[in-house]
Amino acid sequence: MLVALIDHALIYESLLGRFGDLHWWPAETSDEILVGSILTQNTSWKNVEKAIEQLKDGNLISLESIADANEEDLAQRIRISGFYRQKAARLHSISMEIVHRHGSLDRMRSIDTEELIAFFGGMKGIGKETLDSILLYIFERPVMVMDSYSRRILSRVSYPEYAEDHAIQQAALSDLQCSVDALKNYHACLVELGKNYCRKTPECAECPLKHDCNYAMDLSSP
DNA sequence: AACCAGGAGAGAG
DNA sequence: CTCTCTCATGGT
Repeated sequence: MLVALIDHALIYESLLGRFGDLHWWPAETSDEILVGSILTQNTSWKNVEKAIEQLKDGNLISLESIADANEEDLAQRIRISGFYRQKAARLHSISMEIVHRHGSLDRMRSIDTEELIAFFGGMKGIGKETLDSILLYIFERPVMVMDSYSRRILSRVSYPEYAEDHAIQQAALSDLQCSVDALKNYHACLVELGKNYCRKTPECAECPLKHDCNYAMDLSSP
């Protein structure tokens, strides 16, 4: 049986038609993107927004202010986002590292991608997905962010369950021609679709994409 | 009332 | 290397 893998460009075309430009990452500054990327780990964005408001109320949304902040104060302000002790400690240490080593995120914009990966990837609290989000949304490097929603959705419409993340991500770069704008909104749309339609249960066939893209799949045996 | 949320790290085998 | 446990609050 010959199964034609669906192009990321085709999937994105369908998603773009459905959601349009979602304008991700939703934040006012680069510092706020970084903070949000830590707070949203295994947590609903709704609660992250509340936590960020609490930080703003205490003038603690800049990395400089977070680096100088009291960790217990940070913890209480972000409490609603869950895992608050871990996240407070990590936000604090990450902010200190950035401010002390480079001054600010804006002063890091000309650094090579490989060097950024070595710097951020080595920090506690920054795993694969968070690192990729930082590279794409803060430093505008061509990267496909893989999260659980993307993995779930793509395995249903195109890629098999066992396909490795790295291979799928590389294919996306090729299919979307390393367009940072497309990659930003591609991830945004996958998350939006996942939140609204695609549940964890395997029997869930609500994914609209599966219907939209079915015409492109060649399931006929030769 | 179990299950999920825009994960990551540490430890075991 | 893969599996499992922990971190924790809030919504459905």
